[in-house]
Amino acid sequence: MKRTLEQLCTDIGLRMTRQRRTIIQAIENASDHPDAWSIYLRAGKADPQICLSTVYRTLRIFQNAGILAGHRFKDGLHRFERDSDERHGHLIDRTTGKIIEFRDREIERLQSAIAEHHGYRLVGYRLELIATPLTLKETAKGREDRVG
Amino acid sequence: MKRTLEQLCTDIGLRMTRQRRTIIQAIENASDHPDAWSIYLRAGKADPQICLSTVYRTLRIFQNAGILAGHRFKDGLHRFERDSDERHGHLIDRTTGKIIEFRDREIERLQSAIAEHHGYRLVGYRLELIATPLTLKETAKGREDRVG
DNA sequence: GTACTTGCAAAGCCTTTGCTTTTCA
DNA sequence: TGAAAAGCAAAGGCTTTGCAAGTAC
Repeated sequence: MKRTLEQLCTDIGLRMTRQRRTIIQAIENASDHPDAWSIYLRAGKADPQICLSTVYRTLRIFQNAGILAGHRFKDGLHRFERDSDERHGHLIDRTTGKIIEFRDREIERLQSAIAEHHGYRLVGYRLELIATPLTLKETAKGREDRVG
Repeated sequence: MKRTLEQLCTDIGLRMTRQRRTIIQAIENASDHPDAWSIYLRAGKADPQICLSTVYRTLRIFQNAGILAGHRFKDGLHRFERDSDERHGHLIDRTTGKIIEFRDREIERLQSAIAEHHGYRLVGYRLELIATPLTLKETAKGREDRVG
């Protein structure tokens, strides 16, 4: 069964403090990709004492330990999410900023092939699809492959 | 025939100053994805007077105008490149940081399909493959792939 | 001539760090 | 109790901005 963040932490010898538990809670409860400030705010509800630099430090430690994955979308903020293996893409709604996660094996297969073609072995990827909602008309018309 | 950056600028009513010409030169000559500081250094060789904030301002204006494409790789810096249509991926050598551009229609086709599956129309994408060089053994094992 | 641009310096924003105090194991 | 972590404030790195002076059109 899947290990909790807390388990992963102690696994690698990190001390489990009140603050870390709070931060972990905030992350496990998140369904989005929060940045340090959001996590600070969310954690602050459970523990108003918590300090922003603790949040930053903790996130960085988790990221270096491979427990958390860090992203940078266009806004430039460090954003975090639970899965540390970079094995999914993000579909970004350009009109609202909403982010949908997806995974597609076929794309991953092609990616590996491309990397190999260039003499590399794929170890991770970042895929962001920037998209706008389909209009009713487009939806009705059905698929017409295009980029742009 | 393809328009030069300078033409694109005047097209949209931007004044063509010495500094802008210098910055444009630096960008057109670049084969990589320079950040503001690199562009400042390169432009500085042609015009030592040029000011970093002018570089920043100019890049931002160009980006907003859709003349330049901005990226954020893991280092978090704003990086720029000429093509403003986001129609290619970046293969990133994790060991050296080297960036190789590529384009693959099949992946793009899949991307469109995924977007549509979620009710969206793809308007652009960002694809970064993080990879490590193949070892000799792996290369031999693999098929007749050439190293690009 | 006038509106747009630059240079400069200062401020801003996000993030990291030094140091002392606190806490965990 | 010793080492790791937190809190706080200050510094750091990259980027933006206000304003006076300069320049393209």
